Amino acid sequence: MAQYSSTLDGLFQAVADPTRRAVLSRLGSGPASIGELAAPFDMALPSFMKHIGYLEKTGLIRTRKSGRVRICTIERGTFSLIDGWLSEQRTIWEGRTDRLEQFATSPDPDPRRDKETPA
Amino acid sequence: MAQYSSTLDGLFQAVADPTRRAVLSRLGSGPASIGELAAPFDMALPSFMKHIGYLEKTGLIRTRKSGRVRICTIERGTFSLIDGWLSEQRTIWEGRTDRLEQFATSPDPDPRRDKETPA
DNA sequence: GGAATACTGAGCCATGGGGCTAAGTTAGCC
DNA sequence: GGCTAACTTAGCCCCATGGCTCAGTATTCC
Repeated sequence: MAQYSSTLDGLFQAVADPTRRAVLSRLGSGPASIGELAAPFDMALPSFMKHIGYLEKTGLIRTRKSGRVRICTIERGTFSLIDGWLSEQRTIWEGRTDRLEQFATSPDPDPRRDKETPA
Repeated sequence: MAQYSSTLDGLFQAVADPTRRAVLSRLGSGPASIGELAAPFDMALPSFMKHIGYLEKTGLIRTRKSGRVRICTIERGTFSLIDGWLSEQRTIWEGRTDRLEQFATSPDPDPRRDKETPA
């Protein structure tokens, strides 16, 4: 369970942690090194690195090594996946379920409702 | 640790699970009973109930007992907290760090704000 | 009243997340 | 070359999460 195979799983999980959200906020105003990012936190570096690793794994940030310093930059595009999910929800609320994946490909005029698939 | 004292922590955590997202999507098109909601999932009821409990605890849904059936409804307003966070991030990107400056520089070492009443 | 339905509660278990320390490794600087 | 700074890797710990089963409780139906 919870192996984060799905993108949204990992994304929301990544963003569910206050440390990681703070890092994202910080990176929002420009790239920074691991050391700079870690400084405000009362946390051992390896612990902090796990957060960075997570953010990178989920695509919310990108990092590159420059000498002995690792620079992190935010990956804004990834945030749109969250936006996308929110929009999806609101679309459902409005009753326009046309975007749902199982309906997108089959314009079946016969709505068989023996079981309404989740998601 | 993540004991979800902070609203956003719990919200994102709640939404990070595919089962719970599916439930939210389902409830987006109207209220449903626990049984109806649980039906599509290959999961024991008590396990499923934990998800419901989580969604309710974080304010994403509301439930009420009607006879022996519990009816769940989505709480749309809570979603705006997620929207709000996204907007905050984008505001930072745009360089307008007016009131968000402190948020970006202090990692909030004591995140114990319990409930900021979902709109 | 008794059976069936629909949850609900109490526990148990395995996994993984978030923290730690200690010991590397690599790059930059005398 | 040797020292330091800046990560990195390895390994450990705790406990919340997400799943389970096995009862209970409360309604509804016959």
